[in-house]
Amino acid sequence: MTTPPGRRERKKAATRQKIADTALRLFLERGYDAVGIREVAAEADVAVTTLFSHFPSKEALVFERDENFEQRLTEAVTGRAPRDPLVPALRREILALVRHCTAESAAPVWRMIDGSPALREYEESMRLRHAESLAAAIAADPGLPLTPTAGRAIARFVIDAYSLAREAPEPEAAVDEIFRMIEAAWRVATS
Amino acid sequence: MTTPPGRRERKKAATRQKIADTALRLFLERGYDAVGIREVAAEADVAVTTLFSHFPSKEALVFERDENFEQRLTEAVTGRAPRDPLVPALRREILALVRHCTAESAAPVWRMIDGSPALREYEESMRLRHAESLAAAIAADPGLPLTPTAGRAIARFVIDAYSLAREAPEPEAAVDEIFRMIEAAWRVATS
DNA sequence: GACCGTAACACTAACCGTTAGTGTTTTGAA
DNA sequence: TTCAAAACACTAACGGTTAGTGTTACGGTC
Repeated sequence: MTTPPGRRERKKAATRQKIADTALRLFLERGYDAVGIREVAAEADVAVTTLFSHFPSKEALVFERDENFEQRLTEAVTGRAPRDPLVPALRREILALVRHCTAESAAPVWRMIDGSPALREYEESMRLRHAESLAAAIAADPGLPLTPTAGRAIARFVIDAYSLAREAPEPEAAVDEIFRMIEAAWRVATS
Repeated sequence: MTTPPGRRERKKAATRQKIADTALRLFLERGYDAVGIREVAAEADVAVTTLFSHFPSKEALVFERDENFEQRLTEAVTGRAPRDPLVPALRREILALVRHCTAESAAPVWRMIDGSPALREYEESMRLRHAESLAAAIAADPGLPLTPTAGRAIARFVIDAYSLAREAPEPEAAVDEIFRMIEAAWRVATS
């Protein structure tokens, strides 16, 4: 924390990165279900237990780069300018996130995710956790005249917008459409 | 279908029921995580493979009685009177479902579910499948002037209402509150 | 009433993700 | 230099799940 990260932490990060890279490469080459954990560990030249000390599950290897999703959403709430309205701020952030994951370069990974039930399930369960964090961030803003239930509902709706838009034929238009609905829901909740 | 179900089907149903009852009893007695599949099978006096031919997973043993959830929701859409508005019909059905699962008699089961991450995850993933069925039922109604995206969003919001209300301190009030928001979202989607 | 195809069921043995237990090396700090 | 912590490795196992291979029991058919 005081000094530039020491050798130990760099090594740890390197090991973690090597595991993630190896896993993603193998998964894309031969399919997520066809590659076992023991194989990933062997190819990355670490022990299985080491792999699991860096990642909590096999699925987490795939979503490693998605980790700032939660942070970006909560920061869209906590870090917005005073009197900046909540829903438009969330709309902007969701739009950016959708653009990011529908970009051409990310296509193979998302195709793999959509092709594996285990990965889809993991993603949705992860998004629910994100919805809970978002709900907490919303509840923590004293300037918002929302009941706890309404705040949780808005958080869920926002996550729904992301999930639905990602799979829609025109993702950006879907974000617009769903956020118009969320905006209306917001108005009656705060009236 | 033509004759009263034959002996074979009765036996099959009896085996299935015995497995489910045994499992639920053991889970409630000693905790979901503390009871293994091999143990359930032994206590129900069937082979492990037989158990898995009746239920797709360990979690499914717990939600066996919840199977009409999906059907009740889709029927609330397809079976409503002509010109009966959609959202209030869904609200009535969700309210009934929430009442049902927050009833006193169901408390131990739901306490067990809330206490096990695996079960919670399974439930949420199941609810998402239900949302997709509901979205299909909504999309199939030609009297509804909804875009596909708006229909899917409404379906998700309705499932969110159930999940959030089930955990809210006052479940019925939460249903009311969230459905006011859904009603507003519906109005802008159909305007 | 005998016969046959099918579907339920059983059994073994394994696969796979995951973890506990135990020890060894590396590394930052005192 | 020394020490405690943390990363890492290894073995062995656990629990859910499935493939493979039979073995019954049943319902419809002749």
